[in-house]
Amino acid sequence: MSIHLLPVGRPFVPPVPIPPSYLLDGVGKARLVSLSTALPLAERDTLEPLSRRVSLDQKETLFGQDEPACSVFNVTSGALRLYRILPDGRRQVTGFAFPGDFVGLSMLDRYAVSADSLGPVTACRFERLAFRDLVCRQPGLMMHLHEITGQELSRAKDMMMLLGRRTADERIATFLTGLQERYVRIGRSSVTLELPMGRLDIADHLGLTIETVSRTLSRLDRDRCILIVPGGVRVIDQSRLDLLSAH
Amino acid sequence: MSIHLLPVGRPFVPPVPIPPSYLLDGVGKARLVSLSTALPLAERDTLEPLSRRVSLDQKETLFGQDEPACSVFNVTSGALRLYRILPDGRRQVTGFAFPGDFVGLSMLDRYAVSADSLGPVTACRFERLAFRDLVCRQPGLMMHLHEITGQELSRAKDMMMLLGRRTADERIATFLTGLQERYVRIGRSSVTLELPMGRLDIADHLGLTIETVSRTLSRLDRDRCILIVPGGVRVIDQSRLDLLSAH
DNA sequence: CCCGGTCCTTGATCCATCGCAAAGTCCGTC
DNA sequence: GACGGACTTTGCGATGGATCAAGGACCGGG
Repeated sequence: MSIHLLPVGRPFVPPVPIPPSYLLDGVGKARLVSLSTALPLAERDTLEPLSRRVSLDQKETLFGQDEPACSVFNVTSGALRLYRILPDGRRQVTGFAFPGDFVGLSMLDRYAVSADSLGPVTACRFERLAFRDLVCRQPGLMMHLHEITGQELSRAKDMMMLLGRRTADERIATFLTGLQERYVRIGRSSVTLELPMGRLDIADHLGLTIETVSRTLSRLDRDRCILIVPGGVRVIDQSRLDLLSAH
Repeated sequence: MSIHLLPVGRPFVPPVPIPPSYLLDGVGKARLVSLSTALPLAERDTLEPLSRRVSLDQKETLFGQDEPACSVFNVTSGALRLYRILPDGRRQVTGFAFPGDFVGLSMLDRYAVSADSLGPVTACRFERLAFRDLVCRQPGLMMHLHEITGQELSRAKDMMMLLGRRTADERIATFLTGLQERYVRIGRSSVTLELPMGRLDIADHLGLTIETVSRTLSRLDRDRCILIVPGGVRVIDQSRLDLLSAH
């Protein structure tokens, strides 16, 4: 797990062109926009000059739901929590954003969710209108971004199925395997699955209570399916987890 | 409840215009593509020549989940049910498509859901690749379609909140007021709210069982909040419904 | 007008998950 | 190295919605 913490280093070195959170592409060139979603290099190069760095400390707000959406973001390091809250305080965490993920890509006038940082986060900020104009001029790029939004929509439908029809065990298992896959895609796969979010965040993501999340994880641990370790879990019985999360 | 059946004649003349699937725009011209989502006329005119009519009978399948997505559709009349099914038969109805709604707009390689008709349906079919090419050449149009997808994504997040955190009463109330709004937007608003889908569809949409849906509707009826009528409901106490569905 | 099928409603009971309360753990700070 | 605060775990009892089991309403066809 300590490997993952390495690139974060000093969180903020302002004006220098190559701060710690720049990711490297295959050629070793520093990149501000890190697109695990596999935007072609040419498109990344188009976007890059438009961006400004943003750094967030732990638990800082990036933007709030219904605020005028004046920026689009691409996460560089750390993780964001995306959520909505009802007037009475009930919360639904709609998702988490990891390095490479875009946030606010649907470019509506107002943000559909609130976003804050789980730990220290760096991201690229794009001024929405400029982003929009640029993208408008590059149909290929726009198609790619549209496709990314389409994938997010498909995942939203996975979530509906999960929230509407699956049991607590299945929700937890699906959550864990889903995280695994995301980590693999951003090259962070490892024996231990890091859980940068707390139990309450998981509960509010999966439509459960914190107690049910805790109990379910404990049971999976007791059954030697996973091993609860500080900061995450280690998957012991992958096939059982896959079975539970099968869809 | 039997009282309610007395005074209500035949309130739901099936909303089939003649010729059934063409909608009229302000000028009275017949249109194949009916875009309640307010695509500018110019953009509709661009799309129209690409489309082919599709007609479905009751309960016919338009496409199945994971099938290669070779078409994009725009519903003209009737309503579609969009859903996913787990291997063991549990179903999540992710939504319903009404006249003006696009289906398959995210243009992934495979359909993210299955779609079938609740009653007779007509729609415009666009060959996906041609649609894609055309749209690529019209950045403004593509932005609009992207925005529509963004709105769908936002509604998907509403659904997550609903499925993850709201009570059965609230789910039903939210479902009803949501339908009201959609009907208003397509100019179908009326005292009685037509429910073209069965109780089981509502249950599978809201993450409930058919019994809970039936009981909840019955209770709202008993409490004089709504009136259950054949084919739909009449809203009696709008403010209570709005209160329950408040977000 | 009756028959059979499908859908809807209602009652009785069950159970997965919730809600509350009390420890327990971790971690940073003084 | 002990204190405080935030988070997590666990036990126990409560409950909203599920499940099981009858009926009832509606509808099309013969």
